[in-house]
Amino acid sequence: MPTAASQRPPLSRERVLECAVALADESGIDALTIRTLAHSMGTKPMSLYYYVANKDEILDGIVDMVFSEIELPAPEGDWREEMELRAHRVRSTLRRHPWAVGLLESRSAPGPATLRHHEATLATLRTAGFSVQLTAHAYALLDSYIYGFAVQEAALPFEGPDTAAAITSPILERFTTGEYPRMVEIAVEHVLKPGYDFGDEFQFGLDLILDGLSRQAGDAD
Amino acid sequence: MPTAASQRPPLSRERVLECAVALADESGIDALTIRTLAHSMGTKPMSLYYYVANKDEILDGIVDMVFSEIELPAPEGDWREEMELRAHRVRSTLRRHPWAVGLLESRSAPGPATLRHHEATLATLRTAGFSVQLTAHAYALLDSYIYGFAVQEAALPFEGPDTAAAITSPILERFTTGEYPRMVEIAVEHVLKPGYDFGDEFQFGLDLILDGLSRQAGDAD
DNA sequence: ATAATTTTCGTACGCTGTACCAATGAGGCT
DNA sequence: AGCCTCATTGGTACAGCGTACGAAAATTAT
Repeated sequence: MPTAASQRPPLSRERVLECAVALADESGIDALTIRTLAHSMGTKPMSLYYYVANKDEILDGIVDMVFSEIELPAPEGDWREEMELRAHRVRSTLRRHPWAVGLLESRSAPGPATLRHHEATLATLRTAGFSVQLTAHAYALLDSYIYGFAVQEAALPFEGPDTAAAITSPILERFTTGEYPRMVEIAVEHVLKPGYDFGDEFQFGLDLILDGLSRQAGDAD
Repeated sequence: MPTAASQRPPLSRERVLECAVALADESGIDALTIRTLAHSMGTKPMSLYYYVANKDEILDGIVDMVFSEIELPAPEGDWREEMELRAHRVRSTLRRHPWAVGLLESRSAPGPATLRHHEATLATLRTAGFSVQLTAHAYALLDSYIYGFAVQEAALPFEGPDTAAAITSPILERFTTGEYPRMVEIAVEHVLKPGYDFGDEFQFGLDLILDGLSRQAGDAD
């Protein structure tokens, strides 16, 4: 008689984390409980604890898993190109895993993939001639922007081009009586325009930041 | 015989939210449970439900409470000065309530204080002559930077000037064998320098962003 | 075949949010 | 005075959470 255990791919720390990511993607981070995770893997709750010490380790693990999806920048490449590419890669990855943004704040034990990612990014800036100071400034600035944008994107009730209109306009009607005229203005004249996609705002800020860093890097030479 | 209820300030939605903020500040957002909150107010769990529908409403409420602490920008003031002031106010408020950063991502129902804050900020930019488009760009950029910086600050295991050194150096020693040379370099030559405070990085990025926006606003004239 | 070891999981405990309903207390009415 | 009404308070209970503990089962080594 085949048992449940013999009918499925063998458990492992890797598989636990992979399934945890998949479950969080599908059903949200709140649905990621030990019980549902075990169930989705065809096993029982306590079996997972052979591979991870506790749930926190799972959360740390899936954050690192997300970082491991992001292609590393090339230190010998053109810094601006590499940083722009990296920014877009990080953003799109965080959009695929919106729950990761919320975890960033609470996890202070970076995993190996996270460290490798940081290292490669720093190396790209330093190799391009950025001073240690400017590298630190640039990195804090770029990551703040990317993370913050991801936070805002995750909080939006809509996603992708034009979907804003359908969601926003009924809400908006309550506001037209005048308490928030500037918000209404932005909504009507910008957000509700056909083809609007909040994601497009990302490029504007990114260009502005990279331009500024270019200038700083030039001054320092 | 005085009952528990007659011995304390009367309950109210306001007081529930105030105490929830205080409790989250003192003991972290995880310690904010209905039971601990009720206990801290000298009442019993179910009594709170007369004033709030459920815990989510409390979380929405305390996020709005945090926004209500932030002084509004003045639409008739110099935009750059106002935006710089606002940025610092938001950051310092989020530093006082680090748990709020994590909630921003999951709450998509902004309260009245939040809306007022957004409205005043948008008004300041529009009054200064920013186009609707540029206002939207600028706002997304500024808030992304501020929120993202707050996320990073909340994730740091240290806080304030010089405290980084004490925490970081023992960790660092494990790294000196060479897998992460650039990170070590940044740490040794920047973070571990006396007087270092991650918070100071904020001004660098803020200046860079405001400079960039200045240029954009100028071009548009 | 037996022993040793790795892997799986059943049970139970103290926590959580909150549904449901009973007790309490204050104010207005006759 | 007595009574009624309704806002307020909280007791009890339930399902679901993370996980400690230890037993069962499966696998590997001898």
